This record gives sequence, structure tokens and C-alpha cells, in this order.
Amino acid sequence: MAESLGSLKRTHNCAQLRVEDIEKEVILTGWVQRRRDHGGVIFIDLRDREGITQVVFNPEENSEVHEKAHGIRSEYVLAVKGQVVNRLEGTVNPNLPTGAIEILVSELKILNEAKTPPFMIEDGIDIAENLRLKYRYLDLRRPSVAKGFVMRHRVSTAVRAFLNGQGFLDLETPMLTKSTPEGARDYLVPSRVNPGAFYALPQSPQLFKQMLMVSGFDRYYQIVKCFRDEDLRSDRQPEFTQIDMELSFVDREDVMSLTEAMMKHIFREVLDVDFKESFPVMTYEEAERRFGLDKPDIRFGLEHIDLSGMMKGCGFKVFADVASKGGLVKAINVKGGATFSRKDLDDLTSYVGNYGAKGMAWIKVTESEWQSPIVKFFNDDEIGQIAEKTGAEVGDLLLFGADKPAVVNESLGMLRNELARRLGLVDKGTYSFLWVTDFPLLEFDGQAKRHVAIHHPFTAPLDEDMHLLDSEPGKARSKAYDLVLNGSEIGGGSIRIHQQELQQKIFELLHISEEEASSKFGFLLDALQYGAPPHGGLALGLDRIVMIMSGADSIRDVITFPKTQKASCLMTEAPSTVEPEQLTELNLALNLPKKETT
RNA sequence: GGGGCCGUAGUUCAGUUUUGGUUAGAACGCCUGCCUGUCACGCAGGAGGUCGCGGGUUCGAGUCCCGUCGGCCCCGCCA
Repeated sequence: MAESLGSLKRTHNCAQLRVEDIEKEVILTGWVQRRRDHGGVIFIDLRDREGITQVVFNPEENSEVHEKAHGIRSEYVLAVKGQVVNRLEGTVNPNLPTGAIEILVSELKILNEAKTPPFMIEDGIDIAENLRLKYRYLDLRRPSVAKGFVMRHRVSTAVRAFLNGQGFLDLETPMLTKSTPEGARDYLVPSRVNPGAFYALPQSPQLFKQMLMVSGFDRYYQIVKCFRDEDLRSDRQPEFTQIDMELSFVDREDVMSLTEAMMKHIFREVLDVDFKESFPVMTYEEAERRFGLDKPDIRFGLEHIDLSGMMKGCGFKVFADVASKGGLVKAINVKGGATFSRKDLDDLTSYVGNYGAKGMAWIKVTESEWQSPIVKFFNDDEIGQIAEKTGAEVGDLLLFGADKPAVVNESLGMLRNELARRLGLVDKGTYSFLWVTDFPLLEFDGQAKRHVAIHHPFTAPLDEDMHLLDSEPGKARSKAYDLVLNGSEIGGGSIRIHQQELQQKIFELLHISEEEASSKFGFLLDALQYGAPPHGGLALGLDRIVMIMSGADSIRDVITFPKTQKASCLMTEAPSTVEPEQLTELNLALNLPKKETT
């Protein structure tokens, strides 16, 4: 039977005691990691959040307590009182920080018993993820899992310390808010008091933080949950946490340098990593041209080489056609890649197929020849140009993409990352930040047949591109900036529009009617007329940052109770159906699709 | 919505293809007993299976076929 704690208040945690503490009377509490019962003496490894200490039950010292200890099993919860003693010579455990001492127990309380857990509570074992998630509270007891959450705490602590020191106010914004047309799908919450009306959970506190700038709070931050009802990925959960910031009277260099200082502070505090240099800054155009992606991993080379110019009118019709019709022909020179097998090349071809590439041409540069299915189409002059532009040398592998620019850039951009993984070009534990700036303001949505905002509709255009809004809005660039870490987008922001006329003009360009703008964003347009200061800000993905810093493969590893790919929680079994009365009260009726019967 | 991988003792897996066939194995864990210096304790013994679920083919299905549920990775979606 479980006992109450009584007077056994712990004096130390399970990672604390050392040789200096010998002869002290201490009380430890924790879980039973392992029991080694020798019939006579019994050893128990007692575990808490901090570590493990060996406790000993010796029948010659205390037979009553020793007898009681026979019933102890894995994961029982104990409080033990005893003396810190030196371990006998030759029995010191060098693998344990507390391995030089042990606790000779004089009093034992079994605070709780435990069923045999569905998996062993220890590191270095393989457990199916669905089992881990169902018993997440047990999974979180494993030291390597818990480690990520300790780091997460240290990151958010460092963020708060830094921003508090810079004069930021931590202000909360509503979780029950208004559904907005642009952006991701909203999570909706029905209003009981207002039949037929719904709140939306915030995709981010974007408009509220802008309102706070109009209010004159000047510098705001919040570590806040955001919600997006879109499909999940290993780095995407439906609810996630942003470090959300907004500042008044700033331009983008101010926001970027402050963010940079904060990231450096975090890495110094948490990982003891110092960044001496400023983070590199690259325009969107340069990122796409050199790496094919707007979030390039710049820890390795394999840069894209644009061959579109020389391919116009070349002997290989596929390339010539693409090049002359405004498409892109790009190559990557994989140094030493001539050793790739036919299967490697097939794998890579199907890999780029994921991103819309219809094929992938290749040339192996060997001692004797250019080995390739396409080399026969080129004349000597063309081969010479390819060699010169790509810097091809014996032993290299040239990979080609030719298609619409978007397809070539994305497929070769992702291919570049995949090649780096295969070739082992990146070490875990290296960190490389990059700012990407000068994004296009708008993007044409072929389906909706209108322009949509790349960042969001409140992003200011570059001053020098303002004149393009009337003539060629698609060419206007914005005051938006993204922060990239190791090829992952970890944050982004912009200088906002603080003038009502410009905001209205952007809504017009986005084909958001006056009525819609006024019904969805009326409060913003109003506020901009009451002395809105110039302002801008940024939001960072806390989960992604901690994931990268802790070396985790998935964002789930740094979220205490994450959801599966079908957005369900295996522990609570959310989401679930509700009682009909609850629906009635909300004036809701279900309209489920009928199951196909065949 | 689409593509791929996976589902067998509590857990991790083998067995499934190429050959459908008696009683589905291993390791760890668990239980019982023994054991006074272990730390992955040791020794002896034992229990434990809806082969994800449903249907079909067959004399016979873990194995073949169809459907379905669930987990993971990716595309679409999402900044």
C-alpha cells in the first residue's frame, strides 16, 4: 500500500551528492530506475529529473527496511532517508556523476506502486512513436527526451531576459478572435451567445500587435501559441509557439539587428556558442539564383549554375526549347560525384520528381569521356562552354534541371540539400544563420486569378518600388525579411504599412473589396487613421529553434504533448465527438459525408 | 486529395517475397525461487500471441487477393 510523504521532505535531488557529502543524513525522493536484489544486500537506482543516485538496503544495518525493500519494483515512487556513505573500493561507478557515493537507507517510504510500464524508461531504445505518444507522460521521464524540454525552458528564459532588458513589454492578446480571409485555414470556435457566429483561434497575433503599436506600447513581445488548421509535417504542428515581437519607430535594419542580437544571446546562454560575425544577408533573388530556395542552407557549396543563356539554340532540343521559352536550365556540379551508381542517379531522379521535375539529366566526367545519355546532342563548342561554366573536372558529376523557373529552382534546391545529406557535407552541431530580404510583395495565384500577399497584406513595399504598384505590382518588392537557420525558416517579419491610404491600395491590388476590407479589417483601417506610428516586427518559431538546437529530428520532440499526422492526441484521444446537447446549445448540426456503400 | 514505408508476445524484431502446410521463434522486460557489493548483477524455472481489423481465395492463410483502421516520411496545403 502506498504511504504518505509524512516528514520525509527531500533534502537533495538525485544528481547532487558527492564525496564531500559523506556522513550527511539526507532524504531523497524519486522513481525506481532499476533494482538489483542480491538476496542479501539490495541496490536501487533512484531517478529524478536531475539524475540517478544508488541507494542500498543492507540487512545487517536495518533488517526491517531491507525486508520492505524486497517488494520494490521498477518505477515505484520512493522516499528514502539515510546516510551518504563512501562506496567500497572497486565499486565506484565512473559512469555516474554520483557514482562515488551511495545512500545507506534507514527509513523507506513507498509513496506509490507502479504497473510495469509498456516500455522501458531509459535512453537508447527504440519505441514505436504511437506508443510513446499514448504514454507520453512515461516517455517524458526518459532523460534524453526530458533534455529537450529543459533546453526549451532555457531558450524561452533567455528570450525573456533579453527582451525585458531591451524595454519590451510582455503583453497578452486574445485566443478567441476573428477569422480572417488570407493565410492558413482557421480553427473555429462556435459562439454560444451569438448563434451562428464563430471565433477563430489566432494564426498569429499579427493584427493585435499592430494595434498595440498604435496604442503606443512601443515594444511588445509574447511567447504565444498560434493555430493553423493545415496538414502536419515533421516540422509543423497545428498548434505551435511563436516568439512574437513588434517595435515602433524602426526600419528593417533595426528589427534585424535586434533579432540577431537576441539569437546570439540565446545561443551563448543555452549552447555556449558564440557568433562573432554578423549574420549574412542575401536578397530573395540571390537566394533563388544561387540555391534555388528562399531558405538556403549555406553550410555547403553545390551552388546552382545557370546555363539558360548558352542553351538557347543548343543541340539538345529539350534544353534549347526550355531556354528559348523563358524557362531555366541549371546545373549542379557534384565534386567527386562520378562514383554515383546508376541506382543513385535513379533515386535522385525520383527525388526531384517529388518537386515537379519531369527528369534529371546527368554527365559523369571520367578520365576518358563524358559519360551521359545526353552528351551526344552537344557539339564540341557547347561541351566546352558547359565545362567552363560548371568548372567540371575529372571525377565530377553534373546534374541538370530544365523547366519552368519555379520547378527548376525548387527541385534543384531540394536536390542540393539531399546531395549534402548523402555526401555528409553537414555536421550536426554547426549553426549557420542567414537573413533573406527583398521578397516580392505579391505573387500571382493562378487558381484564384489574382495577386496574393507573399508575407501578409500588411507588409510595406520597398520605398523604391512604390511606383511599381500601379504599373507592375508583381515586380514590387517588400520590406519583409526571413531568418533562416541551417536551411530551415525559423522566423520572418516585415515593416508594416502604417498609412491607411496605402493599406487600402494594397487591399485593392489583392482584390479585397472595400466591403470585405471594412468587415474583416475595419478596425485596422480605423486605427491607422488615429496616429499609427511606423512599426515593424518579427515572429520566430520557438519549436523549430529548439528542435534545431537540440538536434531533434521532429518538432514533436520538443512539444510536451504533440499531435500525430492526423492531428490527434493519442494520449487524450482528442479530437472526439461531443454530446448532442452540446451541439444543440451551440445551434450546430452535423452534416457528415455518407460512407460509400459498395 | 495523392505517393512511399510500417503494423507478429509487454517491448524491439525474425518468420511474409522466391516456397501457403504439424505446436509462430529470439532478445530484453515480467513472474517465482536462490543469491551480501551490484550498477545491463548472476543462476534456475515459468507465464505471456485476436500475427492491427474485416472480408475473400484455398482442404489449409502470419504468408496470396480486396477493403479498412492506425503510425511515420513526402507532395498538395501551410510562411
